[in-house]
Amino acid sequence: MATGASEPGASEPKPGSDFIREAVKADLSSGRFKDVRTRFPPEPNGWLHIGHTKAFSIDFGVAQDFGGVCNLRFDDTNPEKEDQSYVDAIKRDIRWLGYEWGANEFYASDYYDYLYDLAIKLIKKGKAYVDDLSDEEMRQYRGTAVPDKNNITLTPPGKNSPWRERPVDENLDLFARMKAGEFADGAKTLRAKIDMAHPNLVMRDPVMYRIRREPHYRTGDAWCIYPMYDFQHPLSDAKEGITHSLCSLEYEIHRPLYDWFIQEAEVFPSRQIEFARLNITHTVLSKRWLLRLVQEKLVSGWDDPRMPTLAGLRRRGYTPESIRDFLSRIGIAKTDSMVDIQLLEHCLREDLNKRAHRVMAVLKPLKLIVDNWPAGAVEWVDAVNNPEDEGAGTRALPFTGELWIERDDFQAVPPPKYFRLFPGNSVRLRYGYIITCTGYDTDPATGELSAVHCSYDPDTKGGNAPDNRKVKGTIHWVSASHAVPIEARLYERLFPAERPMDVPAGTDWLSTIDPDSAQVLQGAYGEPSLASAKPGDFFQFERLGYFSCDPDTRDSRAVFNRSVSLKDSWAKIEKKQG
RNA sequence: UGGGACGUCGACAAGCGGUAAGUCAGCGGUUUUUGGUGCCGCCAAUCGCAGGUUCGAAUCCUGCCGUCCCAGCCA
Repeated sequence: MATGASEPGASEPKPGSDFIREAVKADLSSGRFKDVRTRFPPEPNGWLHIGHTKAFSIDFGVAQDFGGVCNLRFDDTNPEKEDQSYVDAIKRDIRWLGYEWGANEFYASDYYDYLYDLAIKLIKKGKAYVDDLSDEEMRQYRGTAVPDKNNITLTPPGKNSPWRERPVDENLDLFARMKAGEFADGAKTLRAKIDMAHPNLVMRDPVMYRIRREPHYRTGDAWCIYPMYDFQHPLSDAKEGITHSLCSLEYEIHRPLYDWFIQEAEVFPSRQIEFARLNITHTVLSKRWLLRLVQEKLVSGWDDPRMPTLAGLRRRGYTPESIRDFLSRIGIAKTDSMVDIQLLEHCLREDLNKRAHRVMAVLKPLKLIVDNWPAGAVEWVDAVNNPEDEGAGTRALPFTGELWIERDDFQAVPPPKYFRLFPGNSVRLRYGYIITCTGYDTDPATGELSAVHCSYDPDTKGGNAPDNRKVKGTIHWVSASHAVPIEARLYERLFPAERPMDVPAGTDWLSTIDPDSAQVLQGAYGEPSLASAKPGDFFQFERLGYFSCDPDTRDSRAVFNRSVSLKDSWAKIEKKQG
């Protein structure tokens, strides 16, 4: 397994650095296992999100740390929801993050014959039976009360199905006929014979097979019975010789069942270990919820830049490196946790600060007229491409007498501590000249600001004052006659609430979405070099943030997504001032 | 009130009987031609609570409290 383009940093996990690696290490030294083989088992029913990223970086990472192998196995045993397009998307996204599985690509649906044979083995051992109970009856027999979130639940022992003691031969016959399609969907199930009085509900004779006449995206209509997760997963792990089956906490109560199937089927004894799944503030990490956002068109698709999917993050401008760094920082534990999204944003800023070339772009343009500039003159000034990376070199920028500056960088009446442009004040135009604001124009009709006037100091080319005088503010600009029109898309959090799922009873969490979370700025301008930006290119727009070139880019106009803003201490001051 | 798990700074998270790492956030300062970056400093007399064991407890024991998960013929 490769870890991607960049070499692993010093913060990469090491054997024994978390409780899972400790357990694996112990299993190796105790001789329980001779080597390490893990698996990442996504169901192809949706696109991968950053939560999955934690899971598969553990799966691949643990294998890698111990010189083992990690299989990619599609857990595709539910024909109703699965599709090849999801398989393709999942593979693409895992690779993007930097993991490779080579030939170790498997499908649970390839194990249908193997699983069927094992089911027969269990029937013959008297450990499984065909049941005629309906789903509703089965629920009642399981002996549980009506679901009610906040009520204490009574869980009397379950009741045995009247079909529980069917003779082995009859079970064998019926199961074969289930497979042959003699019974209607839902008419019969194959159940494990465990204990209907077991305190753990999942042990009360769980269903192993259900009848479902639904074409499967890989097996077509070859089967009309499909294995359930609890039966299929441990045995699929066994078939692949998985030593450590790593999964999230919700499967903890399934572990006894996992072990039961392994023991009764007499197969390779994989060990299941559970860890806490990833939660992040201001977003939802659940394929089911994300699917709703897509289906109800509240976002533009699985790859909407506001989505926490890998495709969304990629389009937004997140780098694989930044995500891997994030994962290395959040740790692995069993405590339910909610990670602050600001940590993710920090990781992106840190990565891009080192690597992104700086360019100047004006998002909300305001005309600046340099009144004492020689008419028609164009001067070229040098600009540093990346102050964090000397090797990135410099570029030349055209400076003229008519410039675009950021609307926010001028105030007719400046608030306290404002040190950008206002009448009488001087600022530096980055890499250009020091200017002094001499006035401004307003539209006679609307009274709105239309242009700002200034004079420049010819002795300050490049921004340095020969007399070393202090100029507190430096603002960005682009030459109006050289600027290229660009489109900038600014994103806010899709959910203003820290925990979107925690809505009052009766409220649909979808209604808490920020309808203005995507803002499109059509009238932005960029420095000339931006005309040749290609999708995926990333930049720092000086003083504004990191931007990534979107696939919607056309020759006529480049489109940029704001990946993350720069930290803005002025915004904090403003906020304090009210 | 059946079963399974978890409770260390606002958020993550080390710690594994010898006297509370680190990161993000926050706050203050400094450097700066990005109000960015960098740098410096502050931010847990205390580990959910109460007892107990011990020379010594976040770490061991007991009890309590709180939170999460489970009643799909989904995974």
